[in-house]
Amino acid sequence: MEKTARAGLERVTRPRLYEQLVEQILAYIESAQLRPGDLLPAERDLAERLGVSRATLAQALVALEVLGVIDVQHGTGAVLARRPSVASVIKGLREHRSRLPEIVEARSTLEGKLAALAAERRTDDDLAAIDNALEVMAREINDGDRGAQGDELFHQAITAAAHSSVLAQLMAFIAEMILETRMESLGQPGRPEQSLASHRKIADAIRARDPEAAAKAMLAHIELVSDVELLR
Amino acid sequence: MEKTARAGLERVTRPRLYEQLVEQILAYIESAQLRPGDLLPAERDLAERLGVSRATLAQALVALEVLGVIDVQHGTGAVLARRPSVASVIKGLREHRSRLPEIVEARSTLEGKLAALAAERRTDDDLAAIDNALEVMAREINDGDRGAQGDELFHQAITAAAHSSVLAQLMAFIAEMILETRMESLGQPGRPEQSLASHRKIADAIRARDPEAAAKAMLAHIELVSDVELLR
DNA sequence: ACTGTCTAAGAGGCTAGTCCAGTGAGCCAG
DNA sequence: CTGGCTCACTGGACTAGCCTCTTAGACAGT
Repeated sequence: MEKTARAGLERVTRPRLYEQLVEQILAYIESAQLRPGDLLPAERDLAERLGVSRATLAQALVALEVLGVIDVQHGTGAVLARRPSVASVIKGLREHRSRLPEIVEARSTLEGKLAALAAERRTDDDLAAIDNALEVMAREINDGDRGAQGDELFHQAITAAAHSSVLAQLMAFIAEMILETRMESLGQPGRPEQSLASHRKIADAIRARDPEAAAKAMLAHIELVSDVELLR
Repeated sequence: MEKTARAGLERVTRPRLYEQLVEQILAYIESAQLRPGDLLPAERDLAERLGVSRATLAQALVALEVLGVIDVQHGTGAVLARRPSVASVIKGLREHRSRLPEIVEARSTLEGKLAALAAERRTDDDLAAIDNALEVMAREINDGDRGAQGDELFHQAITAAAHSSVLAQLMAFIAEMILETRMESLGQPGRPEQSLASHRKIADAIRARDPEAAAKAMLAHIELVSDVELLR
């Protein structure tokens, strides 16, 4: 989960102390071989060791709590959640982000299913939103633009049409990583037009309420959009 | 994402001010019709309006940042992330958690893919971990237990064997929701044995490096484990 | 008119100190 | 042995203050 500017210039990343603390605590957990149920050092203690104030440490602990790594209990301390696996996973992700193949893998898994569900469950309103996204993208391309906004709109419309909030949440989770690849893909010459054409295929399958065709079209689309990235 | 005791007695939920603040701010964003890129009120201002200190509000903002709802910029303020959809999704999830069908849907999507990948990519070590999980579960059942620990181990082993950190992270994301269903499912008479048998089928397919069979066996397994829940 | 520099207001970042509120171990009286 | 008390320890929250960063506007210099 990064929070940087999307397009063009990135705002220089301003360091946030609590983020560093999260990393350090994660590293500490690993190095100290702490297991689920174990307690972290007391706040006052930890704050002093890390050289920060309690208030700042508290922010880091909130972050870790939201991430599901720990469970802070009043009067007892911060206990490691039973699934410390996330800790290592998160850590791994931070290090080699941009694991394009894995992102594509996750994306095609989710979006293939979403497309199939959308074909089954879409309402007329959903379909209208999808068609609208197609129009926006067509207009953008006509204006010499890359059609990134229409592209994003389209995928959001599909996600909404699937009517599955859990899957939608998972998509939101990897949406940022996808965005980064999207910009590059649409930068390829001729790519926006191809992308739009495959969007149309997906939309048609959803319009016809054909789940298999929709999933297949979506997978083909993602493959198309992703292959250039793999050159890197 | 709740953080309560799993089995038996729940520790009385201790209120955390920052959690309430997150809810309130989410509600505020919705009611004020804020759009991506808009700024939240200044910290000092917001803190006063909500009747809390800046330090506490800062914790809530960290939580919202980790959740991907806002992006706090030094000197500027807290700007809404471009994908405020997550805000509503998260809110929706909190309200009607226990949307079992949707959880099952997401789970089968992810685990089906994970099983197929595991069949392709598993190392001998991965296989050993899977077999070990089977043994643990068999032993638990033999001792009259429900085999919940072995069950969890098994699914973790499969996830690890797929060697896809992004998908693994997504699984971790919905792991808690799954846990709640798992306990109930294994409580059904005769269910642990059935579950173990279908685990063996999955393991065999992965051993044989047969992705399709693995995915199919996993989907069948999840269906088996989930159908009783739907009675509710 | 344009352009670069300076400045001040206002934003968040972080700290230190203080007090409040649960938790749990140990002691002691019944 | 049990129940209740106490106390040390843990997190929860607030306050006051100072730092850094951002931005807009004034004010030059070109």
